[in-house]
Amino acid sequence: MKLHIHDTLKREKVQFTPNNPERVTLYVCGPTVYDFAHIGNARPVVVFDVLFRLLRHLYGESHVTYARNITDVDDKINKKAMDEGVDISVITNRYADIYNADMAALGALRPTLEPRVTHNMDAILHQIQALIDNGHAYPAEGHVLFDVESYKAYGALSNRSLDDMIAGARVEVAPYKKNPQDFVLWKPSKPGEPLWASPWGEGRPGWHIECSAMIEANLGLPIDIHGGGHDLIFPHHENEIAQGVCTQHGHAHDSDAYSRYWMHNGFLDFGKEKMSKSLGNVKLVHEMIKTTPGEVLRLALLSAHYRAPLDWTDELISQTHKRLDGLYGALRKAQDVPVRDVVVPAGVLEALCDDLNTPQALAELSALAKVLETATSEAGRMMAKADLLAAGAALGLLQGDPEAWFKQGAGDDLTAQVEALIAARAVARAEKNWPEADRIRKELDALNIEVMDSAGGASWKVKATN
RNA sequence: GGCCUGAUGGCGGAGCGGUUACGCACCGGAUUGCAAAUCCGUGAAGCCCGGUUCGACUCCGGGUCAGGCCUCCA
Repeated sequence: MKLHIHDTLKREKVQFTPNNPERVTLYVCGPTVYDFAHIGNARPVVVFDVLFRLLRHLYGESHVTYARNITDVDDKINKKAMDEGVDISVITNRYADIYNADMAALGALRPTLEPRVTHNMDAILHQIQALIDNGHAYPAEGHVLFDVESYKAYGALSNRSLDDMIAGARVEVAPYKKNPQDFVLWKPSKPGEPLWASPWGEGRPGWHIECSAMIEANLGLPIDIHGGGHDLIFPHHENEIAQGVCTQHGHAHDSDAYSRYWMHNGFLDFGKEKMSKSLGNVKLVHEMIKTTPGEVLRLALLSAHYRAPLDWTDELISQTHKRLDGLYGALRKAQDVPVRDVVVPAGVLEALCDDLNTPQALAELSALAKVLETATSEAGRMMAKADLLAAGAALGLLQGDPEAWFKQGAGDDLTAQVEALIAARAVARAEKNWPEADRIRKELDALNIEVMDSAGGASWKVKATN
């Protein structure tokens, strides 16, 4: 099965061929750890988690290296540390841990590598020096700046020319810049801010250099796929390319010398009101998973194609919850069915290999659930269940215990209470005491529990609240 | 101003030049002590105006609308 992906740089869907199938490399821009992650931050995590799973499936688990950085040097981190009167590491460790826990709740696998800026300062200094040596950067007043005019292909990713950028520049130009579009590789720290020694004075790295330096140091150039949100195309990824290409000798105009493919996910839409801190409507993953299963959020994030905008609404979440109930419902009824060979069904694999067409893959999932529901023979049920589980695994879904799925949110006390009521109701039903059976059903209903009778006895679930 | 997306049934959301997307909801039927779940089935679409074509939701042109980026941002 050939993987095809939409390459932002080429602006078309292309066949993916790794530089080295024995070592496929993927890098995704990760969080700046100074606060909780919101649901928009989670989209690239989940999308590229699906890609990570797919690549591992195609090339073998040990042949894929996925790096997602943790930015632990930043103004906002400094401010928070200052406010709390602690070292920045207190802030960054705290929010990195929360981030990883939250993303795990969304079913995202841990990346192979999670490089941090503070652990890669040597690599950053090394790359800056190489850029200066290659004539692509220059020191000025304690800064080191990248000279954009030295890189002819600058603007290729975001499809804009240097002239356009200069014409449309809205930023105040620092006097020490040769060109208004030159960007910072190294800058002096303000008093009280963390700083590192460098040949150009004490200071800290600019925003873009960390990624290209960590990629070079941790993955090696060029990497296969670089991913991130749409908004990062310019200036972040554009500048990364400039740095990553120019740090190497002999490749000065070859964009592929840095990353061979570029993938960018679209944004979540939140209706008329843009999600922002000032409006107080930021949807934090940390909060959402308290009331909504992470798997529902994951499925919702995958319900639209990753490049398309996705309207994030309560309606979407409730629809998604019901859909997941349906899938787990099929598995619940097949709990007695043993599973042996688990192979990702062709339809799902085809969908994912077509530029991660998750809506199509999800449609396949629904079809497989129906096959499982309608299969009559034991062999048929076994195969259907295996298919559904394998398809789910490819998407990072349906790996939980179906029984537990429907009892989420029910503590031990409630569970015991429910079991007792159901036992009492079973007695009433055996005696055909329908008024009593219905009375107990109502009692359970008041507890937000739904009972489902079947030949083999009653099962129950916590009713969805969203 | 520059660059770039998108506009599909009640809602979410894909593929496709001519045949059912799929999910959620709705309606009819089966099943059920009641109900849920499930199954069977029906209904429901392609922003506007041109063009290409035997035929367009799908291709081309124009328009309208919405959104994103150009500054920290998934």
